[in-house]
Amino acid sequence: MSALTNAIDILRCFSTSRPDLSFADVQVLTGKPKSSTSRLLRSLRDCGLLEQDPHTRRYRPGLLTFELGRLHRAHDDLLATAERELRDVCARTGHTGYIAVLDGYQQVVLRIVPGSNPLRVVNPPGQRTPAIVTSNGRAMLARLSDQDIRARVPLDYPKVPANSPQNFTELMARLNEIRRTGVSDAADEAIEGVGSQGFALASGESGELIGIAISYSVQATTELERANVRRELGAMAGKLRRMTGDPLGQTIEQLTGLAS
Amino acid sequence: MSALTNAIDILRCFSTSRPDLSFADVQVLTGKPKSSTSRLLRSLRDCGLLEQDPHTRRYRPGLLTFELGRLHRAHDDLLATAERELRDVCARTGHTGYIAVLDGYQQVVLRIVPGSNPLRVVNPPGQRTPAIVTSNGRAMLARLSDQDIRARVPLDYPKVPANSPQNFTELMARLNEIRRTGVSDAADEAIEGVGSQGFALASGESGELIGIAISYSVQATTELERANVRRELGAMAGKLRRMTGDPLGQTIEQLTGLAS
DNA sequence: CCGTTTGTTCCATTTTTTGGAACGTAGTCC
DNA sequence: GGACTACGTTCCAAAAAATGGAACAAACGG
Repeated sequence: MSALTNAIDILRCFSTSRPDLSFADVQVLTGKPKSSTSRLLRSLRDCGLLEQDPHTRRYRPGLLTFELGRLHRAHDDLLATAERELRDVCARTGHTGYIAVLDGYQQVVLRIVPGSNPLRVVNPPGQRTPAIVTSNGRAMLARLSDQDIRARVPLDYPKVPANSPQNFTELMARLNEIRRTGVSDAADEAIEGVGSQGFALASGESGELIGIAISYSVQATTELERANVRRELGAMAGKLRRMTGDPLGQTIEQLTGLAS
Repeated sequence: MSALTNAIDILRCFSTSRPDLSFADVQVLTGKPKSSTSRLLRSLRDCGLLEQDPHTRRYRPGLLTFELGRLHRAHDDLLATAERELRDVCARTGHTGYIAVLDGYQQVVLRIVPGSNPLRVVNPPGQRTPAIVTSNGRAMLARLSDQDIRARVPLDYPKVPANSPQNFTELMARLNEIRRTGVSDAADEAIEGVGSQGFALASGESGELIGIAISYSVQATTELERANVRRELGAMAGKLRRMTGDPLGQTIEQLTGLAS
């Protein structure tokens, strides 16, 4: 196990729910000996990937991660185009929009467009969620080959909310439905009382894949309003697919030529 | 030189002006052999610190940096308090506000509060600038011990705009003036036609140091208006110092007990 | 003052990393 | 088609760094 791997293992301990960690936290989370933890934390701190609060002595992501994070996909055409369109739709519908990417079987929120409706924003950018419990997450998965999906979902199928697919078979059934109808939605899954509809968008030239969703309160919306969201999303999807040259028929593997 | 150091050297090649890099770029910028560059880039990509555009094959900061960057100082009290106050002042004056931190002899923009005046925002968050050419940068330096300042400024004094201190002696004269008067300003330095006034704020309990500035167009403001900014900043500084327990008399080294 | 918690330093052993060179792989020009 | 070049990857023995158990140190608490 390389030094870099160990460093990354430490960095991956940080999350929205654990934005800072003590020496002991890190030691427990990584399961490494004290000496290794000590040396690695110092290295990470010295190089700017972590900072240490001089008072509490706790560690947190450092200035360098902030700088690099600002650079991440700053110039991404697919993302920028999608965000522009999403803003329009959110302004019209008043609901909150999300754009996320896949990482393994999880999705990470990249952009959020707050709506005018007073639904509190629950998933800030950077938030990780199993892709199998969200509308846009499943929409993204549905674009992958069955083989790739199988490889991504842990053998020990994760514990998910009642309305989400409870096992791999249910998941595949749901994904096949998305593939057939082109529509993906969710209700009362990741968050109680919150529903969403989403779709996946691939770039024809780069093969990048993003998931776009509109999120709303299930109680505060009528079926009519949700149908309106479906229409808006369908229109946005169509427009974006034309703009980005999304080759709907192909899986992402075929696009990028990778058999991961 | 450790593997981590080499990895960081690569990461530090990315910047606002160079948000993505090719293999060759990295090789030139780091001066490492091809084989090392190849292996290191692959490791960084595999662990999520970098991503590679499947089409152009260029590298850019990865998903992990985005996630960690979102976590950086998310919970920082000093920063949040300062930002709140700065928002008020910016709303009242219409000018643009900046909050930055020191890193070596450079500053990095952490937060920006756009004003209502149509001065284009030139320094996005994450931007690095020599601290010696900005009002808040110099205000931060002025809070350090002379010894620390000497250690931070490169022996080969950087090339700076005409209105900035041209050598170490001029810099120290300017910093001593800030120490004496408590006022730091800049005009036509980092950006032509742009002026700013700033101050540094230290947290009494953590010893953290941030620099706060209000920035405006020199042409579009009167001396009266600039005096108003000075008053506003003075009031904000006083209020924030009381709120955060800023021990003005002490250098940051004395505060944190470090003789870096 | 003693026991605990928390973290750092030491050092012989093990494991990576290193970088020159050989080896692909396209693309290009004649 | 074939030589040439730009761009990268893989190999391998030498060199350097990481490892982790144990001793050590510092701060805290009662």
